[in-house]
Amino acid sequence: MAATGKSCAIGRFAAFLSQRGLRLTAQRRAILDAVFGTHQHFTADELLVWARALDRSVSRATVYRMLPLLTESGLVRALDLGKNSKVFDPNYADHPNHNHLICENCDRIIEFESEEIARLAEDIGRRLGFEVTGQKLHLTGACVEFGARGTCAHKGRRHGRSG
Amino acid sequence: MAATGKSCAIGRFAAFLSQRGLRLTAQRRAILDAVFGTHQHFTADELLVWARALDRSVSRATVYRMLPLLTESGLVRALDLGKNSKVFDPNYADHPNHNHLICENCDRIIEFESEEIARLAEDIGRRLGFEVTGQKLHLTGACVEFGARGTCAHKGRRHGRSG
DNA sequence: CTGCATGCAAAGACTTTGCAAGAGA
DNA sequence: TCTCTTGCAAAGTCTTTGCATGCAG
Repeated sequence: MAATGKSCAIGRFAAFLSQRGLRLTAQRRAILDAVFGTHQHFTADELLVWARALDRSVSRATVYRMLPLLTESGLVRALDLGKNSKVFDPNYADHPNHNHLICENCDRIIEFESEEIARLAEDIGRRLGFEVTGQKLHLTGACVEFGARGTCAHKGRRHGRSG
Repeated sequence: MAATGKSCAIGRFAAFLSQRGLRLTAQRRAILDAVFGTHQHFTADELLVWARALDRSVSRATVYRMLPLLTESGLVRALDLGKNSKVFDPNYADHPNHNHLICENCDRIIEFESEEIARLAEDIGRRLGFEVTGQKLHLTGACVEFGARGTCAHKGRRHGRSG
């Protein structure tokens, strides 16, 4: 499931590059494979580790130079989920309109889609005299499992790189 | 209009402090006066300047030590509005449920309230098995004035400290 | 009095940038 | 070939922290 839209996303990013007169280098390819080879959120540092595993020549500078390109392409978005670290989300390539819910207890991040949000956002924009072009909804909550038992299956679990 | 709930907010923060066994010092008072003496968003650096104008003895370290307390009290919230700088919003003291719309063209930040968001959030939470405890909606848009004229009255304006 | 709070300056974490060498198209 | 790219290391920016002194309660 992880790589559902991987090659597609990479292709779209390649198009984005050439449209700007930029080049698809070996290092950029490794970074793209790392980014779109997972659905997991990542920090700049994690991305460096992942990309280096694919191509030892990838440097930290190149990763930092790629991040703005990735976000400008619209395929990745920077998120501030409160936990003092800025993370990047590669899932906008496949799901351009998803949003996030973070569990206060187990720190799980749930992604969800809702058409109503877009509708509501448009509504609010109209009332204020704006055309809404983007929207981010960030919910925090407590899972019912935790509410009932005072803990939950995810509590304390580390979210290693999966797929 | 700026200081509508100022003394109230300061009182609530004082209560928050004593509840934690912490003290209300002269420096903290200056910082609180600066924070709740405006409805404007601010950066750590701006807060230092404002607080120092009220009490020269306020140091940068104390400002940084206050910021987590302010956010933990719930009276101030940290926002990541995209523009590479973390800003703090003191308006949660008076309006605990407001959200933000940022104009792509003139960088104006509009605050708004909508009951429907809370309702929608609760709905989404229920579907996912969560009790929603907090919500942040961040809209970006283009004001109709800009859409029609290619510019708007706010374009390029600096938002100095008002009230 | 006791223990939290402060300023200062040093340290830390994270990101950006100048430069000479390298490599896509 | 002509630029765009790269790695490296230095420099920047923002934030945190250790320590001796100060002060609220």
